[in-house]
Amino acid sequence: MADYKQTINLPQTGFPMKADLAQREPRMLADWEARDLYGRIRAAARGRPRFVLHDGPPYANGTIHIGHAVNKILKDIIVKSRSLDGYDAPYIPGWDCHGLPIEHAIEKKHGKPGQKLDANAFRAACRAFAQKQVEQQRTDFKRLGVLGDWERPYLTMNAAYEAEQIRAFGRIVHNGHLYRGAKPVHWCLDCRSALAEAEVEYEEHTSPAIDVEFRVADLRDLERRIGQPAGGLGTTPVSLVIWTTTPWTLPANEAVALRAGFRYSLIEVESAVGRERLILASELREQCLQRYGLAPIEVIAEFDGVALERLELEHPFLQKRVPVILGEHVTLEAGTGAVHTAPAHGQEDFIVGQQYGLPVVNPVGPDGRFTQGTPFVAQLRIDEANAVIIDVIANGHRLLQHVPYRHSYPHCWRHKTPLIFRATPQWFISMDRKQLRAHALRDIRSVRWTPAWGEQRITGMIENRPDWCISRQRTWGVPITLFVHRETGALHPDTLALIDQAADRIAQGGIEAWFALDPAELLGADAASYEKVTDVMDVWADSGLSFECVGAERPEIAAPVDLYLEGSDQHRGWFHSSLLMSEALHQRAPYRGVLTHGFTVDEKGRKMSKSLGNVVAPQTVMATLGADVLRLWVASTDYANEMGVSDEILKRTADSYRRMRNTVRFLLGNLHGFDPATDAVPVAELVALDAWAIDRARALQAEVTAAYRDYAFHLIYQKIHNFCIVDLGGFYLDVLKDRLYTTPAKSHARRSAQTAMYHLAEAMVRWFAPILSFTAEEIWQHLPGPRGESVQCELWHVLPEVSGGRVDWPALLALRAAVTRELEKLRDTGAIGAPLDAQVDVWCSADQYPRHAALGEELRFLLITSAARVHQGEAPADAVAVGEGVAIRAAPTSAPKCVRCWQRIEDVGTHAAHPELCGRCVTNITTDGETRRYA
RNA sequence: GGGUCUGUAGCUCAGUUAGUUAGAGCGCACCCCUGAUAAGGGUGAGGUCGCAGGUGCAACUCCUGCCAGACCCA
Repeated sequence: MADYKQTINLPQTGFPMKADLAQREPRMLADWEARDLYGRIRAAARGRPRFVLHDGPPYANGTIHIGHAVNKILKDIIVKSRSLDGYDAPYIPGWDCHGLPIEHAIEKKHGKPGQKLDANAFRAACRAFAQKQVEQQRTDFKRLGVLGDWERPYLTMNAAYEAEQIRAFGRIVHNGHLYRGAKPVHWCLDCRSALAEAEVEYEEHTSPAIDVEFRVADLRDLERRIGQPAGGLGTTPVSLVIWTTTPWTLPANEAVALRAGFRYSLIEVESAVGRERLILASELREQCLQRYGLAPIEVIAEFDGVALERLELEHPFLQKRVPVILGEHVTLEAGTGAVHTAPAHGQEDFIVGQQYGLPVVNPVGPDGRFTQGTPFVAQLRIDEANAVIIDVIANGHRLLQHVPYRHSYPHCWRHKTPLIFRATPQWFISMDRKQLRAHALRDIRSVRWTPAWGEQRITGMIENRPDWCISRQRTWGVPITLFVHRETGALHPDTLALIDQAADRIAQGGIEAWFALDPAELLGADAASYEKVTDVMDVWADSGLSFECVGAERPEIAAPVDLYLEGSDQHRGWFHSSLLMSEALHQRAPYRGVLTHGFTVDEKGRKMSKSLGNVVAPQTVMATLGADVLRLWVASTDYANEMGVSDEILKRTADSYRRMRNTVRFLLGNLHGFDPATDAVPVAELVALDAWAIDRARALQAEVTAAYRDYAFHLIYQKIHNFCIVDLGGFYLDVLKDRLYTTPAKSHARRSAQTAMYHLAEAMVRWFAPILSFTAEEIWQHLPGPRGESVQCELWHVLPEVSGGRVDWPALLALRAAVTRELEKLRDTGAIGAPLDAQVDVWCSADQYPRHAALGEELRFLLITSAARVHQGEAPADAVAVGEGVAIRAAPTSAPKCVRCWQRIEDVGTHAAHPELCGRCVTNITTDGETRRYA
């Protein structure tokens, strides 16, 4: 009996069942690096059409989190799948290296520039810090299995990049997009400097809250607007009332904002100075009058805020008139429904002011004192000015109320003192002077957005955004290399040439070269009358110009590129800044396609946060389940929405990973001893079932490759997983076992099966490769036959075209499913255990008979029963109908069991030399093997 | 508060232009096998399609509102 076991061909492979990814992956990575796998892929792909995914640079700060992993893995899947699809798909990773977070990291250690370190030493520290962050992140990115030009990434702090950025900036200036304006920023009086949003803390603060009257300048105009008869309002003064907690900003008032759609009332009251009329939001009218201690005598009129647009008002204490404007920021939550607007002292005021072309006049100096010549409050500090201004307003009888008011107010994170908004000179890229907005909107339409709603999203943002303020009063950034006339504020007439000269110096010495530059070196005698700008650029300008800066150095990935791929927040960020920069330079989009993915959330759909304790660290996943499981999770999740991760989700992912791995392992184990060059069976001679398997794989491959082209990775995962379980494990491979194990190793029957399995494996390893990159490489090493050194250098496997064949597989699969159900019933009663304990009879109508009888004797192999007989004619009463004209009966068989193939066949024992074997096995151990045509 | 989205079994996903009883795989339960064996095969139970209205002969699908969640803005 043991002798016969040795005549069985069992699977043999060195491909282990246990993946041990956490240990195996790092070794494989070291091997890839040693062999310069990325370089070899490039060499293999040379000359193919190019597919360029341009990497969005992550910020060089901190260890990578799961969101980084998602992003890089998606990019890697795309790059690798395009390579298999016949493209040359280079991937050059980048990092965003300038900016505030890095400055802050250095400040924490060394203090602000000028304290312990001078600005140059500070920048050097920033550079060193960023470099270290890049290296740390690079290690983790590589560990994910992401292939790319990791030795030559682009860093926005490379001197060549910085210089190219300056040159691009010069072209933007040349194209007329740049202008100098003013903009309110958070300003700390103690720092005497602007603060970034990240440096602002909100704390409780008590301010003087006042209600102030702005007199309507022309009552006749008001009458016309609100439908009153001419002269009907007489001469009684009418005031629009505003409420503010920053009286010191009133000298900079340029308008009063109402909201279109809100109702306003004109109310007559009797105040300390006599009869007057007030305009208040209708909804707030009662509560306001109560606050002022005034009783309404009469509501004269009610009207929409829109009626007063551009009505002129008298400033409450300055000799000037200001307009009524309309703004969406006006609310009914507090105040009067009319908002004092000082563009120099408020963000919203500034934005709405831009729309109305209001002047931005800032009378407050860097020390918080009013400038010389400001009426009433010259030289006073703003806190002192508050009291003076309130007095002036009260004396002019424009003050309705004055109370202390406690509210949340921005404070400096260092000094813990209240901040102010203060307009400062800044550099802007205009959205409209040179049609930047219009051009961007035009070109958004021809970009392929994935998912499609990305188009609406970025369109809305471009439509509504204000001009881009690109200047920052910071140390660690690419300088705005301009010279401005000290008196006129005009740019130097040779500005474009000067920018190029600055770029040349920066190409040599990095941005430090600009800060170290003595203007006389470039300007000569003009140096005395021109000021060197030391502002740096917004970091969004750095990364927004990456297509230009990287493309200049690496023409193989020059814009416009095929794809940008980032998280959905980048509609506001990199997609946005890149689009504007590209339009400003070339009047076209930098990308042909944009793909966005959602953010990672926990299994309940909530964002990841330390406080919720639901953070999944990629490093932990890689160290336990392995990078391939993490990659499989990324592929299996629909990235269009939020991407859920949790222990359970990853566990499920690891389960399906194992299943797919074992399916391939079975293929490899049964390919033992198979040399495709000499052992493959010609397509025309394949056993019908094997041809079916190849055909099924062909159909699936068409779907898989199409899904890769559509970036629909979660469908690929579903399809491949289902294929492994349903088609292979649940059917084909299960049926195949008998043939593989019991027919002679070199027989046609077994070689046919191996030929099909070989093609399945060759196809599947490539389907896996973009996603399960480590596992695919491991499979690659265990596949038979000569092969290239990495699956990543390959193209999709060409599956042979098999002739349609005469077998009606859907009908037989349905029959098989019905038989399986019947067998289960027998198993439940204890009548059988294994399916081979059973025999099956099938009765068919005349038209059903041919397709069910097509396999003849071999039907039992398909059903994995010891016998299967197909009859034409009426079914007996105890047969179970399983469809139109088909009925079956399954029953235990009492035939003796062959010790070799385990089938129960009557002829066991009839062969004198092999009394324990069936006739089929005797044939298989004494001849070239039995003949199989169908299964 | 505004913009762009999302919500189908415990989990991951399908579900055509509205048209039979809403599907798959995993997981789970139970059974079998012991020649893929820390594997493999089978059967089964799981769903008020977020909730509430509305328009249709007919709604997971279209409309409105609400709830929950994500990103971006304020």
